[in-house]
Amino acid sequence: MTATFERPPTATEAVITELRRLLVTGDLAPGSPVRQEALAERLGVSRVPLREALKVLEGEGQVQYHRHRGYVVSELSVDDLVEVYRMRELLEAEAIRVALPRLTDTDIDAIASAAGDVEDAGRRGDLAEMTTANRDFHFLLFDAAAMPRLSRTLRGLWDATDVYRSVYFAGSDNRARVLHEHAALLDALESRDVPRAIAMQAEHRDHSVAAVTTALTSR
Amino acid sequence: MTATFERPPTATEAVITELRRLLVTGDLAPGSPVRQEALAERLGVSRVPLREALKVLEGEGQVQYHRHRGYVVSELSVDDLVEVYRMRELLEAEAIRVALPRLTDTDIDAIASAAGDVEDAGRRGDLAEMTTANRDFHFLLFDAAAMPRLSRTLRGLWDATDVYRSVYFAGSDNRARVLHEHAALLDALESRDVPRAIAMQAEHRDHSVAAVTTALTSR
DNA sequence: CTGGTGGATATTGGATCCAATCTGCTAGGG
DNA sequence: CCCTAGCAGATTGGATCCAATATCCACCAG
Repeated sequence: MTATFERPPTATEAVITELRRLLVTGDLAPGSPVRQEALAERLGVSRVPLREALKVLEGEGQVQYHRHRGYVVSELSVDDLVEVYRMRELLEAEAIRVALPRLTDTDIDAIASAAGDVEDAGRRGDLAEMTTANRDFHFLLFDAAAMPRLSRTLRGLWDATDVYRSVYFAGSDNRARVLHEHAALLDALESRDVPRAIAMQAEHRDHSVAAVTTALTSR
Repeated sequence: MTATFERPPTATEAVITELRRLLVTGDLAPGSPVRQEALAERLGVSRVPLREALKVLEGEGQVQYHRHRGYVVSELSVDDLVEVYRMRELLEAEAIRVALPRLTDTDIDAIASAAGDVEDAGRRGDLAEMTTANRDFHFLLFDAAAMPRLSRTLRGLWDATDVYRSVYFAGSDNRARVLHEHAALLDALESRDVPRAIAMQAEHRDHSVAAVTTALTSR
């Protein structure tokens, strides 16, 4: 029997995954309170695993907690956004500095393949898939630094703006630019050019922060 | 009635606080499994708030979780330590860059007062109090950057090495140096000298990383 | 009209109980 | 002697139930 079973994760883990999805789709909208009873029933679990999941998301800053008042989906202020991107700037540069010299050709192939996935998803107009493929593309690079804490922190920072980032891929001009920038970054990786790779990543990031800012201010 | 009531926190919050204490005192030793039933009873609560608290600590990397096998107190490898301090280097520099120009005289007074607390605790030989006062001293500065995510991330990084840092204050030569370095940092703050403040903080940090490394390798 | 008081209701916090899973031991076969 | 199967105990995962707290609104006094 070689079939690889999808092990049934614990309810808590399943809930965490599902809550993340509800957050990025906006099904749990920023600012809205989390009614545990209703949400637990909707997910088909009791409140216990839901509360554990919420504690995890609280740690990531995705929801905020007030004693005896429960959880509220975090809203991102412009200040928050600036802070998130500034931290990304510092930490992504470090990740690239460490990762690039360690990248094997196999790694680069995998990253190139992820770039292809982004392109395919874009062609199909599948925004959700494009978002996750885009994330895979970047984190294949970051993770190559073999700095787990750094990766985890970066994931948290990306998560914080995921809700708003989807609007970025909605614009077809943005989609085209993303593909172009991915190609440029890949090129810098292949030539093992650290400063250029950092610059490319920075440019890429700056474009998205601009889009997210407008999405945030015009509501 | 001007007395400020100590509001009874929720059991979960109380447990989080207590677990942190158990972690820094080494009462929960790195590598040891967390037996929920016994620990809950010891803390006088049921397993529910304990599990929520553990999820929080898991998010901070203080404990590790494996499905159906429970939680284990994290052990810090030398690689982890290097990573933690590299991230601190990047993020603390940023915090100081942002905070220093915003520091009011009142802020500086508060920081100076915290430095005095460290000194007092050191004179009394109260290592636990010295650790917390030292932390207050540094985070009064970091928090002045008004970047809550950055502060939170930094706290997590400090927490990760707290267990091992206590050995640092155990050496009387180290204690003397800490006081000296705090004074130098304060001086840089008063003259609003950003590069010097960053350099002082770096030097200060490097001394502690050296101590923690030896504490870690010689076990 | 304003401000405060009391109580009804909704919601969260926590304890207990049972189910699911893992671990370690024992026994049997090769 | 070693390896595997399977059972028993220990431990975690989750559901349900009750207690504690907050919120909201009606009501009353000033």
